[in-house]
Amino acid sequence: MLSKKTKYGLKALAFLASQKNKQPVQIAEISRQENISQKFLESILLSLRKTGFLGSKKGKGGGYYLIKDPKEVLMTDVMRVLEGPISMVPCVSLNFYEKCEDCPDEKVCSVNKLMLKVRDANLSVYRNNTLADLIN
Amino acid sequence: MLSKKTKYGLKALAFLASQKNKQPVQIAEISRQENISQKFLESILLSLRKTGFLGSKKGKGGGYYLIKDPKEVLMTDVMRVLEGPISMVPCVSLNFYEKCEDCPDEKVCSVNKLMLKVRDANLSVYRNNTLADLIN
DNA sequence: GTTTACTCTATAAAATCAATAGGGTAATAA
DNA sequence: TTATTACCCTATTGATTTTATAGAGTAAAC
Repeated sequence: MLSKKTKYGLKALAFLASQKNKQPVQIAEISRQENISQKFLESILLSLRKTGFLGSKKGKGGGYYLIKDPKEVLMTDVMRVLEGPISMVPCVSLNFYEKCEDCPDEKVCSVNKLMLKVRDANLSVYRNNTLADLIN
Repeated sequence: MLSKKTKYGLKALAFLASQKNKQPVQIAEISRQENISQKFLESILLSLRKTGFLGSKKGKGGGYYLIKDPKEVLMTDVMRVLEGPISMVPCVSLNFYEKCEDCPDEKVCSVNKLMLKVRDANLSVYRNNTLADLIN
């Protein structure tokens, strides 16, 4: 299941990407438009700023804005920041690899084998979609 | 992330599928061979029996065994029983559909749009893999 | 008829994660 | 300088997952 954090983060990014001008948008407005708890959204936007997707401006007329062109924002990067690993098990993860403690040899592990295919399928979707593809 | 229940269930199924003869295998043996807590495994095997994947035999020489040929066991069915919905959001689920309460129109929802592609990618993996593909 | 092993229910603790709420600080523009 | 708004920190609630344990029952094999 997709976490609400990811869901809200995607919606917020898509909302910012669909803005005509590049003016900052206030948290409160995104929260209103997208039906997201303002406080929760606040922490999500903060993490998107810290990871280089968003810029922010304080004070009156401030808010959040996209730093890059939506066409340049790959879903792989967004998903890894919001949701974490794309793999369903750490032993097939590219960016978050970890050995399974209960598995003697992952080369002959049935779970590993299946999840490798799942990971590749998901990766190919995320690699072939950008933020621009999310907005119509 | 894949739950341990699913992971253990897959390993147990694969273990049973890799048995040369069709003799029942005791819970205790699967538990030992695959490093799974016996009681936890017991409940998983029970649910796999109730959903028609496994048969069981009581008494001495009893245990669990596969009902179908591994080639006939689709991963879509296994995953839905063990892990639940394949979709990451209910609004794109084929078997567990539910409307999002926070989303006015899913036809223009960016999350819906992306997750539909993810679902299709995952489905195509699960549909094209059987239990037989997990072993060796 | 005794043993073996599955069946079923219930409980509960520990851990982790999701989601929200509240309060205060710092920067910016007018 | 004042209002606005992002920034930051902490705490709490609730749900879910995972694991462990216990006990009593049932069916089959030998």
